[in-house]
Amino acid sequence: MPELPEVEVTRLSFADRIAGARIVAVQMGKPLRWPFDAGAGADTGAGMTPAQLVGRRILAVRRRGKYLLLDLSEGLLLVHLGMSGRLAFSRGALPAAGVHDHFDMQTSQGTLRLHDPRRFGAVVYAASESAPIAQKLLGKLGVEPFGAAFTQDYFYQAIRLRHSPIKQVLLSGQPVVGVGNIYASESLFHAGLRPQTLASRISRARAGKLYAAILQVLQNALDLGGSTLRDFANAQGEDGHFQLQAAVYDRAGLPCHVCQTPIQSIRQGQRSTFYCPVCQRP
DNA sequence: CACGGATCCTGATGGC
DNA sequence: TGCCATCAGGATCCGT
Repeated sequence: MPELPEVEVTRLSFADRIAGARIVAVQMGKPLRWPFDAGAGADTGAGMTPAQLVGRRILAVRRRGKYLLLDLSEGLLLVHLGMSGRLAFSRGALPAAGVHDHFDMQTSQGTLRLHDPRRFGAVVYAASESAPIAQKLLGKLGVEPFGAAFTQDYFYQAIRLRHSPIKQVLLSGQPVVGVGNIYASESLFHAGLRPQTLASRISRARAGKLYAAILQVLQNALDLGGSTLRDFANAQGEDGHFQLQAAVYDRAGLPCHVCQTPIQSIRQGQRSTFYCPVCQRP
């Protein structure tokens, strides 16, 4: 489900409320994408168990790409929501854990729960951000779209070297993180660019348009609380509203808001892509 | 090494 | 109604 806006909206919805809390108990359900102690062996966090978190404090919640980083008084947790993950944080007691609740952490300030039917998500312990497991998961990520390193020139120079369709370059997490399937299609619409266009063939001027569109689309989605297509909600259970004003995503056959041409749906790399054949040019 | 495809898992939906 | 195929916000791994 979650792309950068959904992950950031989730972070903002509980970071301040959990900061400073002491961990009281931790339960895990079915296996997620990686084991909790995925770093064991190569790490100083070897053999770490969830129960060993008890007594540590949660200092802050940060985000890197689509990962949430929970800084602990010792070590950190890397949380990924995968396709269907959702966090809930409640001051009071949460309902009994269901079959799809795979991580429950009670703290002095409330309970944090990961609900993830498809289990593509993950909760992984790392002894530090430089530990091998953290480096493996975070080390090769592209730049943050709202960071200083993401400039128009950087973006143009990076996509020049890529010989794939621009939609797939955006989805790759390189050169920029956080743009997933919804916002890739949306950004390309706002830039007037056909998703099949080879990245290396995009002019500097059109790369500049796409750069601006990415920032505008992500910021707009953040402002609207993300997209709730089927089940996304922030950690307070609130839905997002971006989907109500998506220009192309999930609008196959519906008229383009600009020119009324039916929106086209194609597949690229086993993912759906949506675009307007008139407003978007190769 | 850069690319494309298969893959992990469960649930919802649509066609016959 | 039941059964089967397809698709869903992601990202890693593997073969070419």
